[in-house]
Amino acid sequence: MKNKSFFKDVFNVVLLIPKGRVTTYGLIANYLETCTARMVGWAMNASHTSDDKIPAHRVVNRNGELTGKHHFAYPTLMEELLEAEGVTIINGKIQNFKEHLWNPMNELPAL
DNA sequence: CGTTTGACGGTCC
DNA sequence: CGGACCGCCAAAC
Repeated sequence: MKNKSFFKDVFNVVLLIPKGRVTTYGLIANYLETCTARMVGWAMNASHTSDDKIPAHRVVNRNGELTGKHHFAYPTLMEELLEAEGVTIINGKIQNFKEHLWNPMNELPAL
């Protein structure tokens, strides 16, 4: 294992998000429990500097809004990626959000 | 080492 | 409905 950065934990969880599912910053933060939603957002900001591809489009805020879409290559990329995975996006928000919601605390073993 | 910042969350008004 | 404010904590400057 390399240097265990705070980002690494966040990336790990994000990479574990199943295709067609989404999660929220707060859920990840709550799962890691050692960080806050802002830390997750901050980590995602570093995702583009990471060697790994982080499916950050699967991470939205607690409303299911694509708040971070402006950080992608272009603002609509996030929607396209999600819709390509079977997620319906309307007005920059995920439809049937709870049905697509993937809760790491529920799907992953306790930390 | 103090200050700013950040893709958030929740509460308040 | 949306603007304002606080908390949370690490990285960047």
